[in-house]
Amino acid sequence: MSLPAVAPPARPAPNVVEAIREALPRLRRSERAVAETVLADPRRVLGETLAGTAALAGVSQPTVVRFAVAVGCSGYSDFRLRLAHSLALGTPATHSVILESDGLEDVVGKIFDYTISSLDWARRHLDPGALARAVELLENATALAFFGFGASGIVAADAQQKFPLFGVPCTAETDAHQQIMAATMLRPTDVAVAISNTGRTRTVLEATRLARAAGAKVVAVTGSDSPLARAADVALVVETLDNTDVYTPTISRIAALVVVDVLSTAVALRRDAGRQARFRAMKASLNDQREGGG
Amino acid sequence: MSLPAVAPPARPAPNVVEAIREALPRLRRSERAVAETVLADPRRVLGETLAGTAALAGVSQPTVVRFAVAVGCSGYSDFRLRLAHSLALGTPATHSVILESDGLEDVVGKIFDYTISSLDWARRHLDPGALARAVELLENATALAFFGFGASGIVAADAQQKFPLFGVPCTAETDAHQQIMAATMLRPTDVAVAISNTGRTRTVLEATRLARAAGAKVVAVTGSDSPLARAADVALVVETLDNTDVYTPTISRIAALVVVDVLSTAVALRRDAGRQARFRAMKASLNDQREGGG
DNA sequence: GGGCAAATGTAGCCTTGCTACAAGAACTCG
DNA sequence: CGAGTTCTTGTAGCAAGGCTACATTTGCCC
Repeated sequence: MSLPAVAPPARPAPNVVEAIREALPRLRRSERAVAETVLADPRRVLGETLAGTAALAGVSQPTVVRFAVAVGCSGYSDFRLRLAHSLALGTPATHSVILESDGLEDVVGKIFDYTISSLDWARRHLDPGALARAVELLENATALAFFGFGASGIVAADAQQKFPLFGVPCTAETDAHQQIMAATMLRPTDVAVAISNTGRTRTVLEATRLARAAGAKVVAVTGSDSPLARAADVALVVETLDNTDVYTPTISRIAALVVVDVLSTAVALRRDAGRQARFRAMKASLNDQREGGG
Repeated sequence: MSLPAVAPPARPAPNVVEAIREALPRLRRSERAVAETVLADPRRVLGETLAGTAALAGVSQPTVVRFAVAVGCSGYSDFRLRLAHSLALGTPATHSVILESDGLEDVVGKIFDYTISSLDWARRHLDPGALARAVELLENATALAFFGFGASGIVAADAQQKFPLFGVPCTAETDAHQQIMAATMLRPTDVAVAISNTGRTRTVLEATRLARAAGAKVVAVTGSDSPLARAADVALVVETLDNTDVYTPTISRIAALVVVDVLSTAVALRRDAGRQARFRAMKASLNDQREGGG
């Protein structure tokens, strides 16, 4: 007699903290009190029972339940479970601001938390359609050129090293002049990958235009719906959490690296599948050359 | 009247799945049945109630409770919470093996899961003492030299770009001859950072010895207790999950990047406010290189 | 083979989360 | 400006779920 309850959604488990923030304006006053209690110290709430949370927020128990339902959970138990899930993916960004007074342990914790939660965010905000189109382009390319400056240049260099997976010659240009020259020289069957977190780096934009003028396709890897995203054939928007803190490392490059991992792996899988198909076809052809029966 | 229950440990929340695996041999027979049920499909169990899990494993409810206690939880509720936490950090590696038959969505999910869980693993296996010693060395350095090949070369190049945070001149050598030359030329007040996941790259090892012979200190960033770790003054062992799958991207470089983030941020925090001002000015100058919004 | 200890299941208690209902606040419309 | 209505919030009781004391069974050792 174990009805599967409301099994938590398999993959796109929405971050409950995010959901609370988003739902905040449309909540009733006392429900908002609960929301603020949770946001103020999620970890504390996680250890509390329904009655405890109610006391903490200064409201009645049913109000807490109503709050849980309002933010998309099926009840308080489900809420707690999802909260645990969300907290595991790093404390929300606002808590990860690095302070002058932080010890080394704090820095380690905050940076890892921040990186992990940003990766989770990036994953959930990736457009599967765009990704599929990008893989499609890369798979059919005769050569790949990666463009990027600074941190994005690192991503470009890393992508270039993955040429065994991409299966075609790869170059990475991290110099302005080289980018312009390489973009101009692209063949129509080549694909350029323009990497820029801001999506406003002038030279990368220019290289994108030149590449398209040369007839090549361009995949953009960028942090927001930017000029670069609009200038490319396919835009992979790799959203990361806001980065207002001076000390906070540039998470964008890590998310971009992981996206490149996804692209290279997906392309390799497809190529292998293709190769296997061709291999099977070849074997079949070979069999036709032989006389029947073992 | 809300006794804080057994509040889940603040930071070093041990992965419960890992804990189960580790505890498996010393469990009683029926408890082991529960363990195997959980390991077989953790997500399923997460949705189940105590009675449900007991039924699933074919044992009584108290046995499930005893199992939970045996793996370090305070009860079934706590167990569920921790399981949610662990599952959020990515399905255990064994489930992340990428198959030929995987669709794009699967590849995205598996690579992100794998990356996130590996980062979590790396964080929990970092030696805080070694990290502190590394920060100490870097903080007092007059110049930094990063050495690495291949994927580790990417990490070195990334680290070099963080010189504004490190506050001293930084170089990154990814060429064998350059590494040897640079290592030989180091001053005793300089610090070298040798990066190698295997910890057995010959040239990096040689550069480490030369650097130390020149009187410089060497910090090693490596994936295991390797020759490089032993040859250096401080060894930062960045453990990542086993990587047996051909398709699985090299997670080690991402973990190493995050460790470099930690190092650079920790060093920057220790430095004076004057440098911060210059750092902000630099960021402002960078913005001038970008095209206006919209 | 008998006794002892460890292991597992049974039964009941108590906490906890959920829901029907009622009281109160706020807003609206005459 | 007041009465009606709706929306919001708290009270009380219920059902379920997790926990524990105890009894039974299994396995081991002498």
